[in-house]
Amino acid sequence: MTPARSRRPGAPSRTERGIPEATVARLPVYLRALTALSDSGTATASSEDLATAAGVNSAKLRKDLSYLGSYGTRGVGYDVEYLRYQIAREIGVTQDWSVVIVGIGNLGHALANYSGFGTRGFRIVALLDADPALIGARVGEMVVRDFAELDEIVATEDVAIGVITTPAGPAQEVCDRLVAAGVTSILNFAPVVLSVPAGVDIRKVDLSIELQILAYHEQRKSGEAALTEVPELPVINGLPKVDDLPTKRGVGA
Amino acid sequence: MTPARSRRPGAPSRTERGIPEATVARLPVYLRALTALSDSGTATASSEDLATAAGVNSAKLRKDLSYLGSYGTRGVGYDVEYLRYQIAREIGVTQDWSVVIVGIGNLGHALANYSGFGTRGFRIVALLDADPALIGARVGEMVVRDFAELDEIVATEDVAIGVITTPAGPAQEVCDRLVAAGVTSILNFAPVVLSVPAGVDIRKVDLSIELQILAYHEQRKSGEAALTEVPELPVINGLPKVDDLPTKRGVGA
DNA sequence: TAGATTGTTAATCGATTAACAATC
DNA sequence: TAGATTGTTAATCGATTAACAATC
Repeated sequence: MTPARSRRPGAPSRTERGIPEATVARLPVYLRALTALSDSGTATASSEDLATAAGVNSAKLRKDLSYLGSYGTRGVGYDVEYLRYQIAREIGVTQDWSVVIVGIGNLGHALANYSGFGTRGFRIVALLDADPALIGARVGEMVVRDFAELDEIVATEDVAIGVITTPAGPAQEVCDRLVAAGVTSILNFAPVVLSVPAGVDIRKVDLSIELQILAYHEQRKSGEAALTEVPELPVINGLPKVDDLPTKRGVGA
Repeated sequence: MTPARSRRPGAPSRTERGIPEATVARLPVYLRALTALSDSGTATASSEDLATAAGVNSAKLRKDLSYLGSYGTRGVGYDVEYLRYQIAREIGVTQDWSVVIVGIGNLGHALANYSGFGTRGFRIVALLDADPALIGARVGEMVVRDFAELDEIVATEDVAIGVITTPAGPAQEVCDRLVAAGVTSILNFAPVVLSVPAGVDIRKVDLSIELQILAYHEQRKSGEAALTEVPELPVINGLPKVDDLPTKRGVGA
């Protein structure tokens, strides 16, 4: 049980085979780049080629790949098919994961029809909703089922991943039911912070937050000159009513 | 032009009023938490209250807020309405931003109907597609318009933000056209790395990447015992054909 | 004043990057 | 061998966190 590769005594305290989070988040990007290279008939690629395809710099890519092992050949580069397989195995998408989608509104509908899942290691096994008007409706090749069937579906289909596409209101309740049914990874599209017990992973995709981050930078581009003219933020310690405050910044010249 | 707040000589080299990226990404989360508190009639909140609502720890929240200014009162907390306004102003969502969505498939359709945008500082001014079969179709209150009208719409509506919901294929071309029309912030849902010139901000939302990150961690949960039994990665330097490799890991006991 | 809570400091941790020895 | 490129080191940078002085 000694590690195959030597490690300094004071090396990063990652658990055996553990990989830094930032690296984990990039592995799927590398996987996609490798698939594209493979599709275009490229057999071998250097870290520079790969990095360009993935939109990162080559030092970062090599460092990331070094956590997986030594899959390249010095002086040559990486065998595209071989590296692709190794990354897919590391991520865990050489097997298929069963996924349920809960909340079949516009977004749930869109995800159900998204063809990208099937080809990338995921299989949507059920579309669930609690609305009787939706249950039984067809979406692509699937039929919307009653959320009440959750426990049974999770058990029989061995579902590990749940996707929440409900409105904010019922999201925590849905989340709790998913966890109770045995789901241990959740992708949340509802605009709310969900709490889950330890051992359950949750990731959040939030459209309006992404737009707000863009808006922050946009504001600093278009209004740069005007902004420096705006007086420093007033330090008002008497906590004024917000009604007294302007509702729009005066950015005009 | 001297800063109103003193700063150590060797302080972080952020530009005037610049805020760390990690903090910028959390401001919208705080804004939403404040809105929720406001809606529930809370007038004042401590950093602890706010941190709980936002799902972060209170030290991080206070540090984040300190980049904006001193908007709290020691011994008391933060005035919810006042802080909400200050954060909204900092992000830039006290004004409305015009947005175009390009690619009105399932996802574009879902985003067009997403009510969260209008209430959060964004106004969808056009749904665009190049498919003649879609042009003129109604989506909610809007009508899909020809992508060829992009330049005119961007100019007349002062569009700064574009959302790409096309398939991967046309995404770079759409991106280039958006940039050429004057759009300087792009939210990309297409599963492809886009290149943009300096000065254009791009953010990416990728559903299958999010699922793959979950899968990575999931694999390490369910297969933990089994995984330690799997032999160390073989270090094969002869770059074998992937056909020779197993297509599924044997994780079974 | 006593109690509460902010805003800031400083230590720690994790991520990025350039450089280069190892080696194909 | 000479040229190319990996894998790793070490420096730097940025983010997180606990602790606490400042102060309401």
